[in-house]
Amino acid sequence: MTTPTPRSVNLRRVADEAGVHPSTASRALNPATRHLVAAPAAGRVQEAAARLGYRPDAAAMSLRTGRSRLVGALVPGIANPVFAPILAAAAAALAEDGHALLVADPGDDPERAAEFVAELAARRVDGLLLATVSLRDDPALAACLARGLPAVLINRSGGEGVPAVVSDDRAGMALAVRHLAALGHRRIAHVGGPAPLSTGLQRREGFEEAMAALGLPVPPGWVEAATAYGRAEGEAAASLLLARCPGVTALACANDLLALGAYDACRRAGLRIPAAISVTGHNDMPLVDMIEPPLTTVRIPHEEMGRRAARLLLDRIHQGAPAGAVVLAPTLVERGSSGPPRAGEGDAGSL
Amino acid sequence: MTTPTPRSVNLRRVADEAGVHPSTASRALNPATRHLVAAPAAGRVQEAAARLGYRPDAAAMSLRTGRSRLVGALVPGIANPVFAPILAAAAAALAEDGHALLVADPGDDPERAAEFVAELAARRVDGLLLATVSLRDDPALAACLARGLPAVLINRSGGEGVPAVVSDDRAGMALAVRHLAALGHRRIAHVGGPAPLSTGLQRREGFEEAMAALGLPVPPGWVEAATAYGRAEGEAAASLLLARCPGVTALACANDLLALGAYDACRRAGLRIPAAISVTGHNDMPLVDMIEPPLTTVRIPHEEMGRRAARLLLDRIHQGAPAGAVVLAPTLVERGSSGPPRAGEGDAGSL
DNA sequence: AGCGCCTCTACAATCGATTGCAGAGAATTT
DNA sequence: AAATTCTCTGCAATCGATTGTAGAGGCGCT
Repeated sequence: MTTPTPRSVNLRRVADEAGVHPSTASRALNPATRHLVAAPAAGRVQEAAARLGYRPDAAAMSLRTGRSRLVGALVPGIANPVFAPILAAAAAALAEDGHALLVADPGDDPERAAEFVAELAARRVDGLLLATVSLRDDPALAACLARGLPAVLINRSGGEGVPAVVSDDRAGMALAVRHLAALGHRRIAHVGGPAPLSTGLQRREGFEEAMAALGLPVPPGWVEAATAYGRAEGEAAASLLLARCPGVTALACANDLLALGAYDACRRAGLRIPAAISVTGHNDMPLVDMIEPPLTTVRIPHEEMGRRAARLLLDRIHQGAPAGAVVLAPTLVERGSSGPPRAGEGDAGSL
Repeated sequence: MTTPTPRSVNLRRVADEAGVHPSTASRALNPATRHLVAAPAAGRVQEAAARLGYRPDAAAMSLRTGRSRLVGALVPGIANPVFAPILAAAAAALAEDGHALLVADPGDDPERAAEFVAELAARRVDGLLLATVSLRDDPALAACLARGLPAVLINRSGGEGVPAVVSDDRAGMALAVRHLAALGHRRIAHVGGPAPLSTGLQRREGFEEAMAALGLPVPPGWVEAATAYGRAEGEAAASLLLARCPGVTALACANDLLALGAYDACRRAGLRIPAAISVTGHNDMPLVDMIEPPLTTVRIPHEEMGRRAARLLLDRIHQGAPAGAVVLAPTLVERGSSGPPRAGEGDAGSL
């Protein structure tokens, strides 16, 4: 009755209880091999497993099979309001397939990111979600490729053979620019994201292309890249633009946090939003509808990004699916931070 | 020269390269057993390990030693702005000790939480951080205790023998109440958190005690518990209170999200904040300083909670430290949502 | 009856690192 | 010089699940 070592139940224990060999028990519990076991024996095994609350030991299984049902995620800041909902959705989608998410936060250090990839690889993760990749020659991505680890980029594009899930950043900036132009703005400046990040580059190009398509000028100096996606960095860049761009009536920002910084800069310059100047963001973070004035911004589908990225990765893990990129469509959310330019000012010097 | 299978380097490979037996290599690489190995041999092993980029296989190590250098975390919503910074800080503190964080998000379902504990236990986690525990008889906590898994509660207290890191919720509510009273408010209602959660209970009690200490009445019906910590739930509870409490001049809310809901309710009732009514929150979530008006709230030290919880858990894992609870002091952050009551109204009916 | 085939089960090796134990030499003591 | 200790290294078992292979028994066929 009393087992000498009442450790957690293992396969041998279940097999003994069912009166079969461990290998038979293993096959009876695995749906893929169950057909190799006679029905009565399989029934006894399953009954015993259920009764004892058996769970296969993940370490042993991982050691033997090489798979771990773990997926690593590299993000720059778990608390980042953009990545948090993406991770939540990805974790939910992975859980449906029996995978758990191992989150690693290397911050903005690419070397540390590569180090984390090595650590995750040593933990035998089945694949990785990378949200930290810079535009070119990222060490973390290189580390994945070198090890043959399936990887999917999120909100970052990384060249040819790498699958990625991104929002259409060019289209997103075009939405913002066209919205401002429709309100009557002609003198629009751009608070850009960090140049090494693909979102920074894409959104900047999207801004310039959309302006060109509308026949609006972008004088030199009317685009300023922030050094990071942060409120303080946004304030710094926006302050520069306000001082440097005569007659500017709108700031199209590459990111909501940058837009919040732009709010600070405008407030400091005594410019009221949207009466004196309009501001738009990008991402539609939580709570930006509650700030004053509510931020007009470009919404990217965070949950869907996480879900799609997870599915894409699972497909690659299971069957080595091709490396197609998924591009999701952003939408414009019009709120209170954008309005028509001050009468007569939008046209100043244009004709 | 060409190895037949250029798999990832394992201990045998390193040992061969250094001309020793794997067991010797193992000892040479483990600081605790290095003294058993002669210096020259140990040097060769370490050099070979470094040169080949050797990392011990986590699954094999875990299988043999029973430890995994993994810590599980159960949170209700990864994207929750309160828990995200806690997790980030905990992950950083754990990483310093070589542990990684496995995040599981069972939502608000206690049964699912217990299921997740079983899954994490099967993955041999060394310990768990529980942020989902309800006040009494939580299945997840019970599952930990049954398995003898070290666990630390975060932002929730769970009875005697369980270590926990919490903010002093009673003191926090007292800060808010005393602040409102100092401004002249006497008719204060409380938008409470969910009753089954320890924060909901503690903050409610803190509110009532602080009011009593100041000699202020809390008539029946002036406390309304929201059904969950959410904006919609906050609006519902606040609307009830506004309709039910004649002459109310301030709403002390158990949580920032509830306070945001209270904003919505006040807006709908045509009450301006803080002119017609004051509102306070709890937690000091990111961005609540940017909303209109900026939210007066009680700041709890999220980063420190995460760090302390991680350290407490590590202590328990390493040396079975005692189960003392850590209580952190909150601070009041005064912003624009609280002000003096409308002239003459704060005293209405009081004398 | 004899043969082969088919179904089912058990055996044993394997994944990679750790660790108790034993033994080979060297160093020290008597 | 012999005996004893000490230092170091190798051997082999172990953790728990998976899986290739072999063999036992039952069935149908000629």
